[in-house]
Amino acid sequence: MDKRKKAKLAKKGWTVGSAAEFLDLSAEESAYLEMKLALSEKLKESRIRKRLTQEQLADALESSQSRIAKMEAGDRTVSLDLLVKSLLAIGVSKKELGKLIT
Amino acid sequence: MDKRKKAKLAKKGWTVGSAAEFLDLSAEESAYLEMKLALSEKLKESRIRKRLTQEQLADALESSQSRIAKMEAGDRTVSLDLLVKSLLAIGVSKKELGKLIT
DNA sequence: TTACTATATGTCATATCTGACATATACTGG
DNA sequence: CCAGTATATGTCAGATATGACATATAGTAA
Repeated sequence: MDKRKKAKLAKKGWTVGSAAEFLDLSAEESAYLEMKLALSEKLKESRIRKRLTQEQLADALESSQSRIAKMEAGDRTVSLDLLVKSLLAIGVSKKELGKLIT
Repeated sequence: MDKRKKAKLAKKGWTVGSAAEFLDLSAEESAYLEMKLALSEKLKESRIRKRLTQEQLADALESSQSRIAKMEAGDRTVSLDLLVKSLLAIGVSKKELGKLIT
């Protein structure tokens, strides 16, 4: 993982404890977190591009403002399912999702 | 028609395009189900390519034979998170996952 | 037939996720 | 300063997913 990605993840609070522990993330764990990060960033970007507030998006998705905030923040309690369903609902195509993950 | 029945029918081999119309699935729901289907097929293919039984894979992933079977069957109780984590653990790259979804 | 192996299916206690809510923080323009 | 708006964060009851287990089904070989 390059430094930029590490920094992004660290900024989101994904360090489990010490920096050493962070560096000990397995390849699978890193890949999984990177995927979630990419999706959360895309959600925020899409919402802003549509000029929606988190509250408005929450209403459209039948969710809540706080959960939208957590999605965009890449919170641990947010599932890939919710991120993917939300992105599809906001108009991001399956194809685009694939590219994001790649 | 409830979602459980929709999922069952969709699983029985209806083609996606017509199934979406007939089953009254939204574009997002179809895309989501297609993604899960692609991932579940890849999991089965990867397991068989490695000549592992469901039981052996379950041990490796610290899961159970029944859950592996449900993952490969695209069961509605299986999350994208579990599918993705399992695929990453079995050696499928993030990049490959992206292509699968596309 | 029987015995064995692999996979599928149903159930359930527990773990995890979710929407909702309260509240905090940040940034406006009075 | 205040009031309004948007976003972030913490908590929790209820919803959903999980591994484990029992059991069913399918295929193979003796």
